[in-house]
Amino acid sequence: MSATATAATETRPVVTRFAPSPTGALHIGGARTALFNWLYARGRGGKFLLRIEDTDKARSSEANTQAILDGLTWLGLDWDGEPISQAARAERHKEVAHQMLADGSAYKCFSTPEEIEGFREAARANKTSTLFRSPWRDVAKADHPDLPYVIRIKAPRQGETTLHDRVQGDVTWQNEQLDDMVLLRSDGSPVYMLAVVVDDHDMGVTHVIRGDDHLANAFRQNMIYEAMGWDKPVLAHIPLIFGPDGKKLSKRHGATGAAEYQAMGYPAAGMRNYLTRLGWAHGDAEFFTDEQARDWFDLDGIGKSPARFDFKKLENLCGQHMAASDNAALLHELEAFLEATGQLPLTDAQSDAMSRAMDSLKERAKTFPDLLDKAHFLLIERPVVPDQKAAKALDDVHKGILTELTPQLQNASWTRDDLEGIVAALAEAHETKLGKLAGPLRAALAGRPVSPSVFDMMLVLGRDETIARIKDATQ
RNA sequence: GGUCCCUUCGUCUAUCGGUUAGGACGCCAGGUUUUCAACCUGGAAAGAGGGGUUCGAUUCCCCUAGGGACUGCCA
Repeated sequence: MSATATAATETRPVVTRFAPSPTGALHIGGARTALFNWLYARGRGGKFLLRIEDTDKARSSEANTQAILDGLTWLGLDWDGEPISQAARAERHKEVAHQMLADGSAYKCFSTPEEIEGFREAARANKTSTLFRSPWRDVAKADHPDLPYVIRIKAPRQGETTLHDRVQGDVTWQNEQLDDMVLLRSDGSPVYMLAVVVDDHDMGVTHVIRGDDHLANAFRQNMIYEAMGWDKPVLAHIPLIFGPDGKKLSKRHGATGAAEYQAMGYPAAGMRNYLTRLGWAHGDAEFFTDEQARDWFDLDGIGKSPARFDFKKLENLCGQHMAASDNAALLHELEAFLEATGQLPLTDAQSDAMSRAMDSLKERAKTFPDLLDKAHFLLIERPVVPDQKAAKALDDVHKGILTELTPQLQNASWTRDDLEGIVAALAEAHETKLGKLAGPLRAALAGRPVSPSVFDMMLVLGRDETIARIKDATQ
């Protein structure tokens, strides 16, 4: 049996999907899978669909579903149409199972869970295959007992199956390794393996891009496509993301959820760039826009080995994206960050000062908390209370010098050149350097030893506020 | 245990038989500088090991080692 994507699925308009199960938050690995699907569809004028795999009622929750949707929204990944609930489609899944039963590609199995578990235990003890071979596979209907049963697929037992995967290449399985997996449980409910195939088919999915933990499942799902005679989607199993230590990304690495990255204040554009680049490459391209990503993204560029998450590179890319962002857009994103993390919103005055300062602020920040920290000088109000190090810079000698500055500032034209000239001249008059004066001035204006350029601050603060802060500090 | 997948600088990766094995992050050194950051210049840094195939292998094949996934009436 050879199973390559059917020609029809190769030429139809692209339809991809992201199918998370709402048993937890949006994992960063899931976010990247969603991103790849989104990029692939959006770059080709196709559709990107969402399907919530909520058939495990005990572990699924509405809150998790919402959290996943929120995470995708934050990342800027928009989907087409309404998210589809897999649980709501149970009747359709059953219908397919019964059709397979009717045409002989599936059968009723009356073995009890206890019997099966007993078999598996024995198999493990004997180190033989744990693949369960149901004794009911070829029993005639007339000999069926009146007992609960599951519906199992009749897997081929000879030959081999080769699947062509756009990332993994050709992968071949011996059919004897395939098990007669359950399609419908004894309570009549459909199993995930069936639901996925039926839904993907009904939704018209042309490309299945998912984690490579599903690679083995692809062979099992392939049996259903074969039995139903359906067109097969193009397959692309992408490697998982590891933590910095090369182990599967887990809680002990810190942040695993997309929401945690949002809370840490990474800009979504930087996040998208980093995640896209993690496990995918387009020549030497490192920093790119969404538009470029959509143009360039292709399945061929995806690597086969798992990639480790590197916070340093994430930060670097985020810094570049912040610097490249439109000022107004960045301010909006900052306000959204404040709201999402439950912080006080900016006042009108702060927001106004922020937008005037944005050019210099955004060159220096990697995250939103970073941006806020650089903007500290304009978010505070008089009187500015200098911290310990700033206070040290404001000794009596320098206070005296700064006192001479205020009358000159009164008449300054308040351009950067003019201000720089005035301070430089003052320094010269006292036989010192600009650098020696910048410290105390910085302390007076920002109350900290670290801040943006003193001239940038003066420009943003304006004449009155600047002079007032210097007077406050020199009294 | 069985089946399948993976393996280039510390990290992300380029290379699609012939390169001084390239780029980026990080790191180190120097420069610029009003602090921090940014920026500029330079540097160290890689084909897991072993066999083949070939005139020639990082590239193709096999073995070993190491990592990972799957192996449910979970998804």
